[in-house]
Amino acid sequence: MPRGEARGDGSTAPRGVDVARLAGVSQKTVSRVFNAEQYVSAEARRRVLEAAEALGYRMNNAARALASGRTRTIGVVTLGTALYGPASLLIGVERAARDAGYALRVVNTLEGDPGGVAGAVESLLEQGVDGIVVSEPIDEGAEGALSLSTDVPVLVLGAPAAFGGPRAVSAGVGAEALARAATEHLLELGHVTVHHLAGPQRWFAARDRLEGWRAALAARGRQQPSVIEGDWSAASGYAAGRDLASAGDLTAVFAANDDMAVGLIRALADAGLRVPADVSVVGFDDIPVSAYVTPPLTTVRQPFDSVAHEGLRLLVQAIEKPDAEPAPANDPPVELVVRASTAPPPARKTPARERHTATRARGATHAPPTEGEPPATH
Amino acid sequence: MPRGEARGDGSTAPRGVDVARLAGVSQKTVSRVFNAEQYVSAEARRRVLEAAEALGYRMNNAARALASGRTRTIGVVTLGTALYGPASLLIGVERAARDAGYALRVVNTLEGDPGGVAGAVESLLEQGVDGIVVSEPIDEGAEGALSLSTDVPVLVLGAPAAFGGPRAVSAGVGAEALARAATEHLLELGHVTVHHLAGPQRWFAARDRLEGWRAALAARGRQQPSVIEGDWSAASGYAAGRDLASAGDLTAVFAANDDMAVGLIRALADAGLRVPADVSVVGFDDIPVSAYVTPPLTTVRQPFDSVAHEGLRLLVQAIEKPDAEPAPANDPPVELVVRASTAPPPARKTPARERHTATRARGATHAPPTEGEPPATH
DNA sequence: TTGAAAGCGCTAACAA
DNA sequence: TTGTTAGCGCTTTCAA
Repeated sequence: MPRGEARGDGSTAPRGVDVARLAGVSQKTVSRVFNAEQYVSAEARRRVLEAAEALGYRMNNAARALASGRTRTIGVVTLGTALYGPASLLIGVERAARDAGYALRVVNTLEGDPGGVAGAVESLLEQGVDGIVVSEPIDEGAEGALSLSTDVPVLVLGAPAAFGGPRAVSAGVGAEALARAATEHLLELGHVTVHHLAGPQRWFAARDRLEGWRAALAARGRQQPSVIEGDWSAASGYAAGRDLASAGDLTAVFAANDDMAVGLIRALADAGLRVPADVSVVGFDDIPVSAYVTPPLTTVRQPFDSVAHEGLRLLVQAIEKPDAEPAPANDPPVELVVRASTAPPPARKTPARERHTATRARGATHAPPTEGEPPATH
Repeated sequence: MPRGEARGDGSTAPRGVDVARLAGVSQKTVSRVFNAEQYVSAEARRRVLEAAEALGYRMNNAARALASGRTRTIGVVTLGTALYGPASLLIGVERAARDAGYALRVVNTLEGDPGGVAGAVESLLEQGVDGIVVSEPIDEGAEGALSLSTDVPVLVLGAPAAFGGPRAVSAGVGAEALARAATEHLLELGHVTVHHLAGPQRWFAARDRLEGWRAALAARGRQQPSVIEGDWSAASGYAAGRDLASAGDLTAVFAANDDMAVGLIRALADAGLRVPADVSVVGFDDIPVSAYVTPPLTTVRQPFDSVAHEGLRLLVQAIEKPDAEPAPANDPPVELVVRASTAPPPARKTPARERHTATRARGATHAPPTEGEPPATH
């Protein structure tokens, strides 16, 4: 296709030389101006910018990429799901990439797609990217590991760096610490132990939360009830709640995400158990509605934004200064949001009714209650 | 930077000529094979593919784009928010683009960013895209309209095509029809009128829902209560619920999204009003938890996937066959999900208590109750 | 069915 | 501080 035909108006998109001619300089000087290189006189710069403006010049990125070998683009592999976590992380990555001067290419993997991540990475490599972000990957077994030669730096978000190949870097939301904080909150309220409604264990994110829960119980020498595994959905939380309701010793549950927590709470209510009077529940994510469900959900908030920025800093460093020592990642903040779904356990053998007005335990924990929320009724 | 240095192993990425040499053909034949052009002998094709495999050849997209003037990439402008609607639409667009053989570049606009959409479009144009999708834009007034010469076809999702410039095409989720169905559902249950908790009116999506609500009331000659405007958040729904609770004649509310509906229901409960015994509430979106909140939320489901595919079909046609008449868009399906937050209005002046066990009205509407959900208690 | 030659619009390396 | 000269790895055009 001849130059500029895509414009559809028969004319031709202006090129660097067109600007140069109008400005009375060489094409290279135009290039210098648009790359903000030094050694351009103020006068030349002014004339170039003026000419470019007059012509409506826009640099051709394909030509730039071909000549320079760099695309100034980062590719993202993410899961094709509207789940709050992955969606929020993608937004953080976009912003961080733009702040760092990179554009974004996005490829979704479909869960259950065999070799999905590897295929997605391959397609990004073909499209041309300077670096790749693998966001919240799922462990697909041996094939999942990116043993393929990646050619470009890889950042793994929410999974071990090893997942991204030998030279990958990684950053995480600190899910284990968050899960530990959530569990400790329940223990501090006086619960003897805490049950765990886990996410699907093929997800690294789910495993980290399980580990944090384990660690919190182990640190206090508490017994670890058997784990129920859900699939992140409220429906699976509901099913789990049905099972748990029949466990006689149930007083506290840590759910691996808020959706499951909501389903769980509903199942408990349907079984005649009150939250938090009979059973306390902590979620994970702080989804937008969590402050307004019944009861308002105590949960843990993931630092998506800081993790995305931190991760991209590492990735960009790996791209631009491959030989520099990768700066160690900082531990992300732990933010527990205490609302009304947690309370001290009911007194032993006391009929539930008598504890209906039990005082909420507040303020004993890591973060103040969120502002602007409704009064915690019930 | 010399060829292949990005590999870091000192070697050079193989090019088409390298493959050609090994296969004993010309570089042009390699190009033909990888573009699936005709007029390549089976024998030549086999040898080329073999050589490419042996060398680990991957075509250079920048070179292809430079030579052909086409990038095989579509740019998406979307809102940097994890709101369920926009996030779901983005996923649909990614899948549809890939199905059509296009890669995706993504740029987020930040709400309140002046000229955000225009700036995002400009940046996509610089990056090089064959077409642009503007997803769920916000009306930013005169500056918002993409009067700029876009050079490439534009698809506007969820707003009038005019928003995208003179030659833009558009597709929508049929929000007006969905809102009308939601409102009609309430009227059919016997409510005299329906209040509306609207989304921010700078969003086209919010306006469409308002219009649908208006149309449903107007069609039956019902009075239109004054509209309350929220900001999509559950907090704003809660605030609206507080106000509405004091309106004496309140029996039904249509909320412009599920988050607000959840906040609204909570405020009503805090004010001593029961849902659905005293007040019925319909939401919009069918977010993942909506079947498990208390009470399970009657809502409306947006056909993100079919709209994304339909829209991309139009966009790709505009890219590849600019002269063809754009096929008219089909009306997307209307899917009302009836759960337990809607019921007939309470009998006049009857104390609420007496209606506590009112039978749910089911099956009178447009879609069967969703499968796999919990029994509708309360 | 295949190949040779001429760019695509830019950057890199070097010279002035 | 500026310009010149070669490519970058493909597609296009035309000839064989």
